Amino acid sequence: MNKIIVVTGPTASGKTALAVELAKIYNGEVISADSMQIYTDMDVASAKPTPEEQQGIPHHLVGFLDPSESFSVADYVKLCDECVQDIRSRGKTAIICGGTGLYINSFVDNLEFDDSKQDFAFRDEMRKFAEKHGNSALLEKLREIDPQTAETLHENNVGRIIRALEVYHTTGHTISQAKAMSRQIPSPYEFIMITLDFDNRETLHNRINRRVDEMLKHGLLDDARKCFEQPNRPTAAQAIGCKELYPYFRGEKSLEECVEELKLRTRQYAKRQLTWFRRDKRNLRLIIGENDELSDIVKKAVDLINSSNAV
RNA sequence: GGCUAGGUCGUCCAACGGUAGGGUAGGGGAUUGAAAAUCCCUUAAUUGUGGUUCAAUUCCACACCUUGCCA
Repeated sequence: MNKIIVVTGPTASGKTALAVELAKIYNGEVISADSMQIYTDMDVASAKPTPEEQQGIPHHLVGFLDPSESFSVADYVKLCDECVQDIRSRGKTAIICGGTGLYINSFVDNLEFDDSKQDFAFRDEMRKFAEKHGNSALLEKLREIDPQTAETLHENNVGRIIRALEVYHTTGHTISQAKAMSRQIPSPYEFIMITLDFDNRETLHNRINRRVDEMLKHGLLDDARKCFEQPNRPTAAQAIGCKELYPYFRGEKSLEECVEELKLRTRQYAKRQLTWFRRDKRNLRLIIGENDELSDIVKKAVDLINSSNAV
């Protein structure tokens, strides 16, 4: 397969199983596109593919980074490209599989991130400014230098506003300019992008609820407790499946309450993922029916790939 | 059965007798260096039947349902 196959979908939609089947069919290897599976811990919480699930198919960008490290899209795009080149140099098909839309789109669109550094002191300064003068004053600050971006941001979205100001502060050009510059060279690769979705939302919700229960049986609490006891995790602290259980460890809430919260947060995350994937019209939707087996889904995926290649 | 306090969006809680409002869930959207994060928008309700009144979620009566206490 000359093209790169991309498998996306909301959490618990069965991406991993599909990617492995496609790897068998197309002589492929899997590259994970997941902001949490990159870390060396949280095996259960991040639903890392187990050796049994991997079925001998090589998986890349899984479990290679210490949770005390921070990570960014720019890092991902770079590492993913290295993996793709490696896989293709060996004559195999690259299959990107994951639910982190930002990572996937940044790679597919070949976004170029220059080496503008982060300035944490500046961020603090801006945050204090916003606390003192209000969010709208902060947004006005941005409007003066980059009205285009200011127009797209709500004043409560302080994090984004500060980032936009930070880019200007550290590089001298606005984030609008940076965005335009980042898109100058299209990707050298061709992609077939498949997005998993369900015929109705309830099917997905049921799968999520069931999967959380499964995770609990497979040691989710141990994962979460390790996170709880190791507070220094810049990116990894956000993982769903860990932070929701902290109130239980602190004795503030019952386990049942925390598990319900965890399921809720997972459902909401899945909804956000669907919104992200819907936006990109290149995504070919693969609708999973309530009674579809893995073999049915694989067949639908192969059909999508064939019809896409025929065009 | 008696007493008691209630019945308002799916759920939790508001509304001097005068436009039924908010939290949360659900739905939709945004997304360029922390993205499993962050932010925005939004659907949706007065238990029923009478009565008082220009006007009833609000006052009165009855019915039904629920809390708690007593039997």
